[in-house]
Amino acid sequence: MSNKTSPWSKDWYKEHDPIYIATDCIIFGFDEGILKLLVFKRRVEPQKGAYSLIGSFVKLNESVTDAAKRVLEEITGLKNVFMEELRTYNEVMRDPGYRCISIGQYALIRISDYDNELVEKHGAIWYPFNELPELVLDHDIMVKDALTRLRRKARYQPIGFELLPEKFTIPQLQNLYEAIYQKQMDSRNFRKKVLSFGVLIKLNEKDKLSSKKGAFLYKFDYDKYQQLVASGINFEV
Amino acid sequence: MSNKTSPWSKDWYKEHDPIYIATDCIIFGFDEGILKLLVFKRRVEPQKGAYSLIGSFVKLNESVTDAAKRVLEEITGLKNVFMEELRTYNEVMRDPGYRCISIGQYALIRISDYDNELVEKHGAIWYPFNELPELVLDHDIMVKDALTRLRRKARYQPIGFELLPEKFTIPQLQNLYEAIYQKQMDSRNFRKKVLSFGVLIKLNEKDKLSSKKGAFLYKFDYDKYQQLVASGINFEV
DNA sequence: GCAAAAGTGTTTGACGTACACCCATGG
DNA sequence: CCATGGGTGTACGTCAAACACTTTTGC
Repeated sequence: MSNKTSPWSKDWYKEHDPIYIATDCIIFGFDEGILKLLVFKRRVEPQKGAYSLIGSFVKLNESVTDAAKRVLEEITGLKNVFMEELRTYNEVMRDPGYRCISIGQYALIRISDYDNELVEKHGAIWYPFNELPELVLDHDIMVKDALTRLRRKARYQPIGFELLPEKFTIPQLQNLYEAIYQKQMDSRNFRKKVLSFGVLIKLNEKDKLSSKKGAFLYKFDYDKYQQLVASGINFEV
Repeated sequence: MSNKTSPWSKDWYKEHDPIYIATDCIIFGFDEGILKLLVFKRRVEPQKGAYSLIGSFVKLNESVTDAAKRVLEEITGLKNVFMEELRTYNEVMRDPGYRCISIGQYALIRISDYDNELVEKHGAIWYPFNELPELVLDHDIMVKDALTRLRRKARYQPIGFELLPEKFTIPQLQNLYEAIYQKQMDSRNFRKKVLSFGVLIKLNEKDKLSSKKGAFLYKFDYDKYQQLVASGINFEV
């Protein structure tokens, strides 16, 4: 199976086997109180019609991160999205086509911001997390891994904000955490906790969409957050 | 820069660029109360004489995990070592030789068990963590990442045991944690905490090497640990 | 008998958790 | 005027952190 020919000239590398590298994006969104995932209905063979994550091969002249950013922008129109490497999926037989290692990356999207036309044009669909169809290859495992990571990560870093609009209310934030952890939380304790970190700026506006009284909007204080992290503070929600 | 020729036949893959994949191992050991790392003095070009981590290219017919296990056994003689993927190092220019992505994996070794002859034969050296020489490429970053991960991981999983002999004393265990976190701990609180999990089995033997009174030996109860994890218990040391 | 490490309990403060009522407003 | 979600405070228990002395034994 080892292939000693190589398209490249340097002798030192020649003895080794180059491998195809892909990256697959596990893209989370939060909308109408539910956690969603952006999946893709394949319009070409192989496995036409099946659902998969959004991914791409990594090119010789781009980093894996760049590849993922490229795909993400292609499909959602968004740049500067929160994204993080999950792990590699490197089993020899994971892809029946040919030996191909995929690097899973999960991304958090402000679902209010993405370009819906682009998304539809590419055959991508936002699926509620609890109603996901089966996905090709090992993509189901990637999704499971990503949720595990999101849950762990959200406990000690306030990444929840990445999924919400810039201005959000405390009840919205609580809904998000309830969706991530799939459990109800006490509103008094939740509010106390998130405000105690001192990284939320209360605005003079209210959001009246979900109640008659209206809830105050807040925004995330990135500078303050950086300071606190630098001084070694621990966030746990 | 894109290279459209390919050594493989399937058309679908032909359009893409295969890339070299390597894995580098960040191997921790614990000896004489200090945390150590297994590094390697290169005996061939490029960078002959420089220090690096131990690594290998990943072959077409092996998974990344298998590749790392292969290297690890080659150099230490050990199988069944605790090992975990760290992350990928995928910058386009990280390796001046050719485009090569490396997958960092960290491993924990019982320093009492490894085969010293093998290690020396391969030019590998155990270095105290605080006196590491500069390493080639981005290996310094890998080491830093691995330590960060080890610290985080050791907080909620009892992986410390992987670095100690099968039978160990509580003071030894405390030394290890002090080495990992680089801070002193209170022996009464430490003992109380680790015993409270109920995953240590007290033996009827004492270790007299480090004190006249002698300290009781314990061993780790893997079964009990599995049960507790399954029932959702949280370990925090 | 003394030096050196092992082993043992208690007190205090912080924080997580549980819990119930009033407020503001659109309809 | 009432239904709906927003907002607030307190009491209790748990657990982490601080802290000092006795025990054993090789030399």
